[in-house]
Amino acid sequence: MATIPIQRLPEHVGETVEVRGWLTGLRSSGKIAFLQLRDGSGFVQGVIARNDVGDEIFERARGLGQESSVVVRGEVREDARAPSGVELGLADVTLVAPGGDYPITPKEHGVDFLFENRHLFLRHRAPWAMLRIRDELERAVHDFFHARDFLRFDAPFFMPTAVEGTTNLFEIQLFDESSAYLSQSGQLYAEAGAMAFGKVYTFGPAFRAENSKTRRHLLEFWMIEPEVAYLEHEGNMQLQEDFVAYLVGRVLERRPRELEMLGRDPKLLEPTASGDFPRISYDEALERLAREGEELAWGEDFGAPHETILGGQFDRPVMVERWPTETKAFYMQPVDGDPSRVLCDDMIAPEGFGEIIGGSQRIHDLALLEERIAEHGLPASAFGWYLDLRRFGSVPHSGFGLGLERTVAWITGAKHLREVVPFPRMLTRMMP
RNA sequence: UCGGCGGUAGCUCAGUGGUAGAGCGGUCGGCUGUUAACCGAUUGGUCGUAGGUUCGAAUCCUACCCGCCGAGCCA
Repeated sequence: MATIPIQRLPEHVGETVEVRGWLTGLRSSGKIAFLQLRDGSGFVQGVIARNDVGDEIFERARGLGQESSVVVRGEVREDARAPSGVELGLADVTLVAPGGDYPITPKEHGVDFLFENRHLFLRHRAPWAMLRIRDELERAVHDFFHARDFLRFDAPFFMPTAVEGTTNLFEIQLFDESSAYLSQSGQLYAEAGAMAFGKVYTFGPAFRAENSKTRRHLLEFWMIEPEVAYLEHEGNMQLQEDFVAYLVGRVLERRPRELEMLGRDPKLLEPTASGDFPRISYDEALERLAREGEELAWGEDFGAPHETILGGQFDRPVMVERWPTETKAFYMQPVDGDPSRVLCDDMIAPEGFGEIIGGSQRIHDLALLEERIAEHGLPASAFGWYLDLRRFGSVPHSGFGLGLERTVAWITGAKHLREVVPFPRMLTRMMP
């Protein structure tokens, strides 16, 4: 008898099959029992009747505890009452191992309890659906860039110095008593990659030692950082739009069931998939905020509430471009004829997760870059190799970084970034 | 780091100075279409930790620990 993944049961209606999985719940009466089953690929209900299987099998099934591992045999039946359209008419149930005193009961639980038991909570529907969407997005990232002839380029995790200042870096002790930092961005290395391969992207973890406890922050998250030689600011923004539209389209196309399990309305995501993102300047953003009663002086950076207001004004991500030079990192290219602004943009997602992308055209002039490094008080010695990129055949180039978790959280409708990482690392959680 | 809120049964919570409670879960029994099923019984406690006030503290005071939400910063 064939073992069939639950996900594929609708293709086997009328057949008797074997399913290997776990029991997530059980309801029974004296003569009939309903077994909620999962196998990792999906969820299905099994029905077992005393009159069909006899007392021994029926009592064995009815005595199973939550999260018992089981192998069941039964006929796949179409049933309009079942959420997936099919159920299993069970003929036999075999216990592999008992579920024990499984802690996550089918009732409400607090956040701390659930994440204390994250290794078990992963089995449940909401984490299952969110992490499948995360997986879909990770695959979509690679598909998008490979279809455009980008090279995947792996940046190092240990860094000799900071990209944008040292305050938020984790310092690591090395063998010889010297130290290194955990990477907060692969960008500088991606720039070297772009000069070697033309178009590259990194996809790796980033570490930020920020003392912040909000739903938008993790100590460890994943970032995708494309970097393209000869690409300028406008092309960079177009690449960002194409990228995010593609990611959202992929989830709408391939994971509608998971969105539904999460109660996420796909209609809210459809405008994003069609592209055509609004682009506003920093100056226009200030005016929009002022109209909402949030007066900011020119040169001030936005806070989370400001991003929420701007994001809420559009049905798809909005790109805010050309920020004041002093609010941004040292490597950004000034606007032609206006050194007070740089060629950069932040992409703000709708519905409150704020910035999902930060991107810019990079300075390609050696003298200007040296000047900026000095102005920011960065150690010039550590940037020798980075300056070499401007010494030997420098070209205009641009790139951006997309935060994977914020993107997944926005698309899935998660309340907190910890929901979309298997084992989140936060100020208040390192275990499990 | 700062501000607000919280910590009582395995879980979610009620209890604001006078005998430690409920629902859920677990266990036992009943029920042939349940959807976080239902009905009955039963099980279950270092009230975050330490100290103090009081005849008496889960309750009031002090310190500390832990968590949640937010700010700043950022993706």
